[in-house]
Amino acid sequence: MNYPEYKSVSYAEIADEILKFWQDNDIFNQSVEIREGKETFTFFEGPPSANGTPGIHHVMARTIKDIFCRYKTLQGFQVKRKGGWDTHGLPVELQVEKELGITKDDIGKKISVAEYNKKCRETVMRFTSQWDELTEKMGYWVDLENPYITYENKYIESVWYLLKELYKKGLLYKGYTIQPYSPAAGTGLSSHELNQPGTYHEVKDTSMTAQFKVINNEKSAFLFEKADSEEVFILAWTTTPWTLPSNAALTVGKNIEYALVKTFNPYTYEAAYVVLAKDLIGKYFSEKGKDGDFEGFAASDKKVNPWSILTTFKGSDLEGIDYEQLMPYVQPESPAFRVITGDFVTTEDGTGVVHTAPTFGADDFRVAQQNGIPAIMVKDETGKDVPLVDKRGRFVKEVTDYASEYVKEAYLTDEEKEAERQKQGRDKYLSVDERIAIKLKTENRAFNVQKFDHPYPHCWRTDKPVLYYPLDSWFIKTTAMKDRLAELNTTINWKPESTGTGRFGNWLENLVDWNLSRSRFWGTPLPIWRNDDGEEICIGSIAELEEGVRNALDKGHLTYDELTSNHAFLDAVKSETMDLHRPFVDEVYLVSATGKTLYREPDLIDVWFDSGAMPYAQWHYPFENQDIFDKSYPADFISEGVDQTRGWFFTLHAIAGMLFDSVAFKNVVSTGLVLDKNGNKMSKRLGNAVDPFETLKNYGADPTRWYMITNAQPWDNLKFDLAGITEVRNKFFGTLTNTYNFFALYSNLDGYTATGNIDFSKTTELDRWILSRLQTLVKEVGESYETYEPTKAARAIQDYVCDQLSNWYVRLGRRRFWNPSAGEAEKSDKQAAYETLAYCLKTVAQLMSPVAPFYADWLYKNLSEKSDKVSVHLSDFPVVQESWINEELETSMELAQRISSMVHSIRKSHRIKVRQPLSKILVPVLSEKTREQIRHVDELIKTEVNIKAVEYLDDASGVLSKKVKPNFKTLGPKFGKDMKAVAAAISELNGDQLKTIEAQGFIDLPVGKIAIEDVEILTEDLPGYLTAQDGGLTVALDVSISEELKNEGIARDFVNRVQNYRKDNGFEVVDKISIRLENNNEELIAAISANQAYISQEVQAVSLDIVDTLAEKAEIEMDEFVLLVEIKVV
RNA sequence: GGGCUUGUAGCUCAGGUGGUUAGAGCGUUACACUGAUAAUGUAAAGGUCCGUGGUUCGAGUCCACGCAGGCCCA
Repeated sequence: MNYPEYKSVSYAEIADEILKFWQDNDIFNQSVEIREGKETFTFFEGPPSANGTPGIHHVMARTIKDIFCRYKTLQGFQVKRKGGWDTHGLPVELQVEKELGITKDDIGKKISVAEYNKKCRETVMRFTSQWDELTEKMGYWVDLENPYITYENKYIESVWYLLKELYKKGLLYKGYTIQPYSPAAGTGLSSHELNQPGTYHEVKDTSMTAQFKVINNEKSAFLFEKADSEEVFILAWTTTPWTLPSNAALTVGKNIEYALVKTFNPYTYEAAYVVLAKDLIGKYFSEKGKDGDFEGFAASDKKVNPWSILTTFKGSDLEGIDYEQLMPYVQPESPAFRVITGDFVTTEDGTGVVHTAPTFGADDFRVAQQNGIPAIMVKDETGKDVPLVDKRGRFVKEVTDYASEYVKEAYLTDEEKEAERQKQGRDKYLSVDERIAIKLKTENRAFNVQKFDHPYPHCWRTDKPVLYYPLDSWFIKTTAMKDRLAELNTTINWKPESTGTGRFGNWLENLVDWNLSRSRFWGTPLPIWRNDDGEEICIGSIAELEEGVRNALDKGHLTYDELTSNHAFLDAVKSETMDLHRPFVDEVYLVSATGKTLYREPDLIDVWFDSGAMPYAQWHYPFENQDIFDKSYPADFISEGVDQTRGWFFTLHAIAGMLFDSVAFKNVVSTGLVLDKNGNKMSKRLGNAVDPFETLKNYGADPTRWYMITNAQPWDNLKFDLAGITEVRNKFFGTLTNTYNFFALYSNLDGYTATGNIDFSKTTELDRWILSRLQTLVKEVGESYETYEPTKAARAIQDYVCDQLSNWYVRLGRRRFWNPSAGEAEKSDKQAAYETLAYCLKTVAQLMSPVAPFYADWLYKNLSEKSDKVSVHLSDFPVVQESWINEELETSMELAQRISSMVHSIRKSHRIKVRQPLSKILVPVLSEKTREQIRHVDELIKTEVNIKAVEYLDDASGVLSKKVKPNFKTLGPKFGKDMKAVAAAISELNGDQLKTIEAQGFIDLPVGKIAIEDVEILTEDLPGYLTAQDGGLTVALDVSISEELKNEGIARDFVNRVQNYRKDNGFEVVDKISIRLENNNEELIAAISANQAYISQEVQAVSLDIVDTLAEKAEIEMDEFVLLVEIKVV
């Protein structure tokens, strides 16, 4: 026995077995090593955080990565894939805090920073063994032995190097961002701290809608024309009137519809022309006042404010309009007070116009920056720009009316409030907001003032309201390189394209500077040392730091503690126990050129910079491995979830573009989400998360991977349904395994071993066809992998295996395979069949191996001869044999398949079973070509549908009646509007006119000249026959059954019953039998006798005797009669 | 609210550049086949191609506006 046969297979067991084989033989490393010196194909692994356990979506993401790395390896590239771990960041800190039961406040008090970070370091790698297990079990090939780990000193050193390079280019700077800030606690708050339960309190604030006076110029002329007034106002709503002195712009929504409304100011009763979002008019005006009596209002009790819409327009029409500063305490340094557009504007509340104060709102800051609007700032004592509110929450002196007053009432103690009340000379203390409202009301600049209840965030330490406030931050000036980054992006091949041009492209266009600062503990420290005079040093390597320390020891004026701590650092470097994390780097003190002490800026950097730095840091570039780096940069291919667009994809791109003027990756596949079978997001909480380990164990890695790839395009969301894996397993893997088993069974019976060489002189049409189809498949699959379309590749393979190879080639060729009494001619035919099938199966194994690596290897190894590679993954991807492709033959076979299907269909509808032979089918052919194409395969058709002959009917036969249909595709351009008339004229053509077209290639009709290609000529039903039609092809079946045919049908029925009997009674395939038949039905016995030779051969009978009576008899049920037989093995 | 994306049979999905009769697999039902057999074949039922307008001789396909789901922002 040459080929292993399998009674039943478990795909999970196959995976285990092959995994062991890979491990024992080091196949992964071999697959890389045998390509040593070949062109490299570089893949970057996006590092997962080992902080959590892997989910089923990781199987999906990693399958995609694996497919292309394996494919490229087969193609001859050397594909190194270094694994990696993302280890820094907030989730790790939170995990640790949860486990220790502490809060951020406790760090440095209950627990030292050193201890805290030590705990983080331990926690983050906790689940690595689970990840490694998943990696192995799912068949993902990635180097787990030498992964990069972002917390290692070498990694951090590379990150520092990159930061220093940015610094040298002037792309790293200190600025500010608008962050939640607690004036009471004097500290910034992270968005995470703000999302703690209980931070949002319901508060009652003074909200007001202010009137911003439009300046009449070219841009705004359309408003003034409609208003026919000197004054037009834009209305903007705010719940923080104290930010109005800092207003610098008004933001509208580009696509929001606005209206110019004529009305009166409700406080001053002055006529007013105001602009606001059309949808929000109802919030400010009552339906009663619509198009009301303007004259009457001026004179009346002023109860119902009349209003009418003068005109409407889009927000984009307002863009660029200038307005007068509302509260001119402080003047900006460059032009401001302009209408701009922003995507955050809504018509939920307010007026659809956002009062924009760049110093006190994150959106405001961003949109102002994008539009070149300056922030309203003043200089402090040291000459530094500061906002109009100081760090304790009080107005600066330049805001004269409210100088030194707290902007929020909640910041005042009761005593302070009382003192203020007396100063104000009122019964009750009025907040800054309230007094601003009053002031603007009297100035005819307030359109609406009211108390407003809304949730507002509070500091969890002090329970006082937070402010959104400008805080120091370090930035990478990505905006300086925006155009170049966008340009480089156009050279990247994005799958799908829209993610690159749309989501990523738009993001680049609206880029703001990358805020690098994080006020945390566990992360890569910012390598900048600085003092209050603005002197600073950026460190780019450990050596530099060491040198800086020595320099500080020599020349600085350090305190005793500082000196001690610097010495400690040097000792740590020497003993290789140094750690570049906090608190150790914080305890390093440098000196400036002027001899002053420099302290490390306390910030950590955004963890995204860590992962974006992996192309360099994974190799400890530029300190080591320069040669490896050169060969493996940029990446040829990366893949992650589409949610990484603004994460990893961006950070990779930004660092590469800014420092290396290069892309970081040439091809990128962004994958969709894995949802549950109902399309809901998987979550552990809801209990609909699928366990990847269970799935792999129950279904096997290969069916799971195959299902994921064939079911949906990688970038579409996948509705993950276990039933789908079952389907794939039965349909595709089942069919393929069956086909292999069929091959193995008969080759073994025959003692046949495939040689791998196909002798084309011995092949049949069927062989050449399946080989041609195979080459077409190789071409298609290769092209699909090449263009990062794994779904197309896998679906094509599946179609080939199920429909072509199994259901057509094997089914039709079955009889060729095992024929124990074969003569010379049959033997060579048999050989051709074995070789062909083996070749197809082995090629399929290669084609599918990137997607189903275990099964493909199993199949390949089952079929392998000694000369083959030990693993499919060490083989070379098949090269298309163009000369084997025979399109004519493929077309012929398609006709055979269609004709067979049609005959089956006729038999079916007339209840004539396939075992009953029929005399002929008639196929009308209108061209010699079609006739030839069918003739090539008519033997196959005859066998497949059990008929004796295929006859062709052409014009000469005179029995064909033809039908004509218009060909709209060619007629369209010629006739256009007259199409209906032309179509009608064509369908009314008579037989003679058809002949004319066929003879001369065209015909002149009243509607115009119709060429032969403008019509489709079809044949109609043949009278007197049973016919079927399908897309222009007609088949007629002669259903008359002669005595001889009937007998043959009976004989075949009998064969069938005997075969069943053999099988039911457990006879071996090779057993010979003897048959004795009781002579009890004249008709049946006559039929059987007449086909005795045929029957004997089919059922392997050495004798078939008719006897009068049988002693031991078995019953064989024929259609309408029971035969009595005795069948014995001889 | 914005950007991107998806919407076709009960379910999962195909449907270059517009061409009149919209397909496949699974599922359902019926029948057949039976030395590949826990396989296979044939057929039937099953569609507002998300909706509304528009362009066109002709729209699942192009355009506009919506609706619903998803992702990322806000």
